[in-house]
Amino acid sequence: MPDIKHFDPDASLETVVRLFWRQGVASTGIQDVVTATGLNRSSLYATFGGKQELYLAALRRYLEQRSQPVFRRLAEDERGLPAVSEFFDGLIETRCSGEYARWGCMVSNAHAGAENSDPAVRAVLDQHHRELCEALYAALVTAERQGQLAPGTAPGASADLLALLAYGVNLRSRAGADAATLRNTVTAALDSLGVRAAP
Amino acid sequence: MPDIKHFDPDASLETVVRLFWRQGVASTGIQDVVTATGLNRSSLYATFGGKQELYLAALRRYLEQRSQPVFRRLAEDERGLPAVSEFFDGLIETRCSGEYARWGCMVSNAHAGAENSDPAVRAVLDQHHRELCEALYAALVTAERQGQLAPGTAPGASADLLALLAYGVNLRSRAGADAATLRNTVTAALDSLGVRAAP
DNA sequence: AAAATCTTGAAATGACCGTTCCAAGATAAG
DNA sequence: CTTATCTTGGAACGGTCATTTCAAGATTTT
Repeated sequence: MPDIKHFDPDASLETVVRLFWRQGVASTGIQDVVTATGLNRSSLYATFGGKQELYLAALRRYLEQRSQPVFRRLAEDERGLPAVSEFFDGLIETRCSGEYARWGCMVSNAHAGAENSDPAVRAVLDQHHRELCEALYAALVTAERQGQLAPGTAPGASADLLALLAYGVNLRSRAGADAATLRNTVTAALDSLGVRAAP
Repeated sequence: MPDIKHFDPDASLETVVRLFWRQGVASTGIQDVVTATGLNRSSLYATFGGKQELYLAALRRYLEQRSQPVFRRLAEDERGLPAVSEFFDGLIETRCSGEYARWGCMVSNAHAGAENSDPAVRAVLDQHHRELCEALYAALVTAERQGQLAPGTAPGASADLLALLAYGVNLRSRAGADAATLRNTVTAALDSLGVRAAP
């Protein structure tokens, strides 16, 4: 007998993701959300709860829709080092040009803000980090199996290293770092993992 | 003929640094500053100007008092790779234990927030990054001169890489990353730069 | 068509935001 | 000791914050 929603919660949440991603949660007011989504306050609160719950929903959506698909592609890629290289190319491309240029990574941004004192937020950050490391690890194990790694290179430690490097890329790109510079840096990192230059 | 200040502006600014460092500028109100410093609003505004100028002064103080001394020590260290290793050990120590544990780096944090849209803030971030890269570069050139680097390792690109790694350490430590894990990751990075393991 | 129930719009809530203002207090110079 | 000038305390400013409330509107079931 009830009325139905007159909007698409999923599309609204995607709008909210972009808002929080770009501006951060502390600098984004509910009024901003109301304006950007076109919803009004009642529908917003009835659908998502308060601001913190809304942010959490947006952060989880970011992880699921933006991060995990990329991680999955990396982990399942059978090429080894080229897959890792392509992962970073795509990362830098996304961070430095197009619609999301200079937005950084929503999860990386959350690391630096006051929002990470919420245990539920912290859990998303840890999950993101774990999954990133695991995907890199899978790709490096593949690379090792194909003899692409320099002797003495441990896939586990190298995966952690590349994960931290990705956070660095995310941070610096948000402050306007040059894409070419970032690419050079990443290339140097990958070269130091791989077997020494063939002619 | 005038009255003199009844407080030490430098000590007050140091208190403000810690406030903004820990909580971020967006989550810290002027009331928080008033409470923490013991100043009242009039003195605060007369001495430092508004909130944005206060934040900028605090950020610059952080760079000068916290970052640059460490950079200088690194750049002037004549040992090469051990100097770099010690730099990261100290970084992880500061980020994970003691008074500032889990605060991250104030400059790294500023990368991720909305405050970086201010050109003056952006300039501090760029200066920080440049000086960090230069210090690492100096240490790596020293290392190269002493034959500590693996053949084919370019000091410039490696310095950029280690700088991004430092940002990664800063971010993850703020979210509670384990010090031992961070140390392992950094060790792996440095090993990949150095000449292969001697017995 | 009527009843039931959810959604929606818009106003109102009290708390807090950054900032300003001004009278009262304190200090140094004449 | 008076005068000039800055500092200080504290109240007050308009605006915005997240959240709540409630009547009016819309939709499905009976």
